[in-house]
Amino acid sequence: MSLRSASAVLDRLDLRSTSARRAVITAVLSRSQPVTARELVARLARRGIGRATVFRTLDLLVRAGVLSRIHGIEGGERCFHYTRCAPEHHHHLVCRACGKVEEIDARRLDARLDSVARGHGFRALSHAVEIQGLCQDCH
Amino acid sequence: MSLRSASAVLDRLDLRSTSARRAVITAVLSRSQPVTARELVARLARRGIGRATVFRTLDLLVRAGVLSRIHGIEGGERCFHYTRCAPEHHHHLVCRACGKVEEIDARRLDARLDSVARGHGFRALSHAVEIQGLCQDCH
DNA sequence: GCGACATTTGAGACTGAGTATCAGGAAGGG
DNA sequence: CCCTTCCTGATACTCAGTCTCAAATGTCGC
Repeated sequence: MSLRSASAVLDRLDLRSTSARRAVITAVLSRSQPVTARELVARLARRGIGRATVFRTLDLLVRAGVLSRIHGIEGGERCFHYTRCAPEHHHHLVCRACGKVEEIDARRLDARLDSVARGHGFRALSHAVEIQGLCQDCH
Repeated sequence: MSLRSASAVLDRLDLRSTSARRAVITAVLSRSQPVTARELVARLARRGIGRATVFRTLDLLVRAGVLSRIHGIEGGERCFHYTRCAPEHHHHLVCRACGKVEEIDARRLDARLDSVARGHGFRALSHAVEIQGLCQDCH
């Protein structure tokens, strides 16, 4: 299923279906939690897939709206995290201690964020909101 | 005034009042808008202040709660921004096009963010929220 | 199937932010 | 003025992400 969906993604985006790309897409999409670029690079390197290809493919997917790219924990890891989700309406809770990232569904926040941003003349095209704190396990 | 306040800051934090530190603090505090680490390094290098000292001093100030460290614009610059503000209760609007950063005062957001985070078992120790969008000038 | 051709790949060099180290230098208490 | 302690800048380093380019691979017309 995951491989078929990787092909489907590539097909939809009018990109050549190469084994490297399928591997990258499968690796990201098979995770429900966000993955770091670092981890993907390391994991895929074992299969002979180069660093450049991983970043290139991730970039394509982000631009195509398949993945969303979020920041890591402040002060700790500085590499990006990638996760499957529409880039427009998600928010993340990042644990500062263990780095765990949880998605939250906060429709009601959206309206408020929108109104705040508009009040400042901003169009909040993307609600890439990250709340940082300590998760249950870490305090 | 700014120099006096730099000394005051150092005094309050029980740090030696050196010319390098005063220069770094003055440079950051004299700006109302957030400054990038890059810009500070470049500006202070002209006065013979080394990169390491700038980062060290900024770090001290962030840890002491004098400055707040926020992310730059997504996709473009990736270096940190520093700004004078209490780290606990501020939110930022970041323009994706020009990189402008505005502070917003959103007390009402706080309560909602808190409740959302707590609902997920998080203690939202720091509301480092960044809303990304396009500012008035850029759309 | 096959071959031409454009796209993609991976190796490796490069960039630039931030960090670590360390000998020399300054602050400041006595 | 001296001595200890802390601070500084030069420099080398790390590491994420980008760039480059020759070689490999997918695609499509035949």
